[in-house]
This record gives sequence, C-alpha cells and structure tokens, in this order.
Amino acid sequence: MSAPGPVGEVAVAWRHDLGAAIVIDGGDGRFVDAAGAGATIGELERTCAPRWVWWSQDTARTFVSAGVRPARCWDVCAVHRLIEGGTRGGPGRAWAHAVGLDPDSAPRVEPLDLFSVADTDDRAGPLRADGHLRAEWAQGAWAATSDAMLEWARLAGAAAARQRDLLARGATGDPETGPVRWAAAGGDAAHRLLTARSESATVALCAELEHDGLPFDRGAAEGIVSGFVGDRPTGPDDERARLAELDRRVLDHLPAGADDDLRSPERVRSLLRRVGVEVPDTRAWRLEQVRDAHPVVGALIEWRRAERFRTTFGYPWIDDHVGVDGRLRGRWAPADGAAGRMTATAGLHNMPAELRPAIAAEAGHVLVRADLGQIEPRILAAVSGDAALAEATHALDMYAPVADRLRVGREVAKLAVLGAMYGATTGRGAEALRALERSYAVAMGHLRAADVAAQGGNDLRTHGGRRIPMSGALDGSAGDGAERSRAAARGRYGRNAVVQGAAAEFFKTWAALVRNRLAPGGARIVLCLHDELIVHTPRDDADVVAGLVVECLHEAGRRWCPPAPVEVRFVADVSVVDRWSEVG
DNA sequence: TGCGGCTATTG
DNA sequence: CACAATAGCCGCAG
Repeated sequence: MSAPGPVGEVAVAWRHDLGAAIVIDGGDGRFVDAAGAGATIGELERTCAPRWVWWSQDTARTFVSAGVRPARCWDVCAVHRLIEGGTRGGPGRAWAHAVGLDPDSAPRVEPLDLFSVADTDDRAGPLRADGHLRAEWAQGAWAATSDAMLEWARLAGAAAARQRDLLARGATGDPETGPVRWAAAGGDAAHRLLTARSESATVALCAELEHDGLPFDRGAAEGIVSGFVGDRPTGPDDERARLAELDRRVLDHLPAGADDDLRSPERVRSLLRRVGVEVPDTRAWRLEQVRDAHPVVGALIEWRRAERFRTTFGYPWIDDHVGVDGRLRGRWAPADGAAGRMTATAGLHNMPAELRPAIAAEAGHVLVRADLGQIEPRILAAVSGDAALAEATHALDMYAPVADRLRVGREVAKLAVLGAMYGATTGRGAEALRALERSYAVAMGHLRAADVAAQGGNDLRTHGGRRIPMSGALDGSAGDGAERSRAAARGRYGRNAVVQGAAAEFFKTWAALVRNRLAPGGARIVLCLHDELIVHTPRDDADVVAGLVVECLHEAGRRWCPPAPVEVRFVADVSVVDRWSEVG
C-alpha cells in the first residue's frame, strides 16, 4: 500500500456489511469493499497511526471487532455531548450544532402511520437541501453507494473541524442561552482540545471493554450465589418451591398463617407493626437499628440479601452476561449521566463486593489493580487553583494536613471536605465547614460559585468544557415551599458536578494513556470503575504494567492540571493479584 | 405497558 | 446517609 507522505487525519465511515469509505487529510478519498476494509484500515493504523475521525461509537465497535485498535481518534458525537451537554446527541444533532443550525430542528424519523410513506430512496445522499443530515443516515440506516459513504465520511471530517473551532473559541455556539461562561469554570482552549481527544479515546476504550469483557470464574461465582440462595433450580417448579422456602424463613417468625408479600415495602411495614416494630421505611440501615426488637427483623435482613442475589446477581445474571469464553460483558458508555462519568450495564459498576472473588485472571495472567486515592479533593485543588489545598495533596493522605490546619480529627476533616463537595448542610462535617471556608477559601469559593450558579438555573461547565445543563434539570415534585428545596437541590447537584465531572475527565485522560502504552503488549484494561482501573496482563509483564500505570498517572497529572504555583499530586494504590477480592 | 417510588449495590 | 450511577419489583394510571 502506498501512503502518500505523512498522514494526519483520516475521516472514516465503515460498516462490516457495506465496506469502508476513507478520506485521508481531506483528499479525494477511496472506497474499500467489505472484504478488504479490515486489512486496509489495519495497515493504515500500523503504518501511520492517524487520528481517525468517525461519527459515533458504532464505528469504534466496527474497528474493534475487525481487530483494529486505533491509537488516536475523534468521535464527533462524543465531542458533541461534551460541548452541548446531556446524553441526547446522535449525528443529526451533532452536525446541526457543529455547523450552526438549530439542533432541535434536526430531522428525526417519525413513526410510520397509515398515511406516511417510508423514505426508502437508496440513492438519497446523507445531506438534505436545508443543510441537515437525513434522518435515516443519522440513525445508522445508511443507504450505501460508495459515493454516498465517501460523502458520509467527509461530513464527519467537516463536523470535527467545526468542533475544533468551537472548542478553540470558548465552547459555546448555543443559540438559546448564548455564552454560558461561568466565572470560575473551565480550562483553556488547549485543555478543551485535550479533553475532546481523551473523551474520544474513551469511546474506543468502551468498544474494547465491550469486546474483551471481564475475566470471570463462573464456578467461583456460582459457589458464591449458592451460598445465598442455594443450588441452581432444576426447573420452574423447583424455583417456586425454593422461593417459598426462602420466604418461609421470614414468615415462620410470625404467628401462623402470615402470608405477607415480602417484596412490598408497605406489607413489610405492616408486618413489622404487627410485632410491635414501627419504622418510617424499611431500608436496611433502619432495620439494622431495630434488629434486636424481634427475631423477624434479622431474618428479613438476611432475606433481602438473598433476594438481591436471586433477582439481580444470581444464576440468570451469570447466564445472561458471561460468555462461553468466561468473560463478563456489558454495554459501556463513555460519558453518560450528568457529569460525564463512564457507565456500564450488566452490574459491572455495582456488583456486590462478595462477588469479587469471581473476577479472576486467566491462566498465566494476573490482574493489576490501580485505585486513585482521594481523587475528588485533589481534582478540586487543581481546578480551583487553591494553593493551600494543592499543598495538602502532597501528602499521601491529604486529609491529614487538612485536619492539622483545621485543628480537628481526620474523620471530621474528611467529612467536611466531602460535605463541601456534596453540599451537606448538617452533620458532624458541617461544623468544620466554617473552618474549611477560612483555610481553603479559594476552593470553597469555587464550589460556592457552582452552587449559586446552579441554584439560579444557569448551565455550568466542567474544567474540560463539558456543559452541565441546568435548565429543566431536577424540576421534581411541586408543593408548598418546594421551590426553595429544589433550588437547594440544584445547588448541591452543581457543586458536585463540577468536581465529579472534572474527576471523570481526569480519569479518562489517565485511562487513555494507559490504553495506548499497553497496546503493544498483551495487557488490556478490562474494567474502569470511576477511580479504579483493572488491567489483565500476562503474569511475566505484571511489574512492568504496574510501573507503567503509575507513570501514566504522573503523565496525566502533568498534562491535565492547569499551571499553578503549587503542583497538585495524584496518588494511586497499585497491586498485582489473581482475584479482584485480594488485597495486594 | 409505562412510570414513579422503594430498595439495593457501587464509586 | 449529601453527589452520581444500574437494576429489580410493586403499585397505580391509562
């Protein structure tokens, strides 16, 4: 293959069944049929490692399932969700926003009714006369001639170029609200560009996490599940019998004939009332407080635990999400939710700790775990530019110097710092909050500014430029004096979002660096958990991988943090284990 | 069938 | 027991 000199950017549209359209540095472009696409794109990646520009995660999945793992990319939809905020954002909205059209007027496919005629014109190109993308293309139903696919790839390249302009200019082409610059928010243009790239890399990482899955010891998992709910049922009748047996262990503590539905909180409350236990709700921590009042309470707590393993993390969960290759798989989203954290389905982010022994390295391999320590207060120090708090990050346990400065115990200092970031107003931390205001005025001012702006319904931006929409957010139940409480809720939400969101951006920068450094070897990231990475690696490489993960953390810190008189330090706890449950 | 409320788990 | 998320079941409205 002849590469015409150095290659920078390659816009690509690629589907297994159709083939790939490739436009190198805005040139003429070419089309490769389905049979040859993988080899051609793989060769380009090996020889040039260009920045691939594509519309959305679908293309990342096509890359990964064809065995190509792009080092650098630009995902138009991911960058759009960064700039505009929220989670709505297919190619139609992304294109409209990038070229300055009203995103709300982007065409959508209307449900067919008796009088409408489906637009099935196979010759229709992706672009409409009014400048919007045709809805069918935006939704992935490409009507593919090679010319149309080349056009589709070129449009992705054009959208990316416009997005780079938007990021350079200061982020906002928002026609309704105008510039939403909030005084204390946001890094500079270079930082927004860094964020756009690492958000894009995270799209590729998500496609890989979906493809590779998490190494899973099915036997160990079934052993753990059986400890809670017994052996695997042999059939529907057996399952019903076991269910009744579990229920009976609770109901047997009651007068004969009791037949309450334990799955209904209201019935559980009335059940408890009958034995003289009055509770406002039946949450576990509240039941724990009245455990000694009657034997049925303990039985109920135990029943809840078993019920959790029966319904959510039981045999059906294993059957549905663990492949024949012994990998646990879910769907991954690079920046879901308000602040842009990664999310995953299939319980990958909320698996009960008891199941961690089932996350086990394969033969000849180990897991390298790396936990970021106290990531949110460190991020707060960086984005607020608070020199005193930055000084505290030099300690391995930054709550220790904070406690010294506030003249309180470590636990109180921790509660106060967390409370400031979550918007707590009561509890033990609240007392120390005033001392926090005096000692770390810059950081507290940053949080308060976010709180006030959010209370007023103003959109926020994270340090990386992610828009946090506040209009319409958290407009919960109406009622007497509810507006005050809703404003307070918005304030807490905004206070937290600027920290949690920036922390998510930092995490993804770190993960993207690790991903690229691991690529040449046999090690792969197999789980991301907000502040924790798990890498699956051949045993012989474990020490090298562990060192590399730490190097990448320092590199991420240097690249990510705004220039400041006092450097912010990041720390990680790294261990090499066979099972996730093990402490290094 | 869809949706809010309740409950549980995780960071 | 603040902030975020996924997920299951119940009870109710349409």
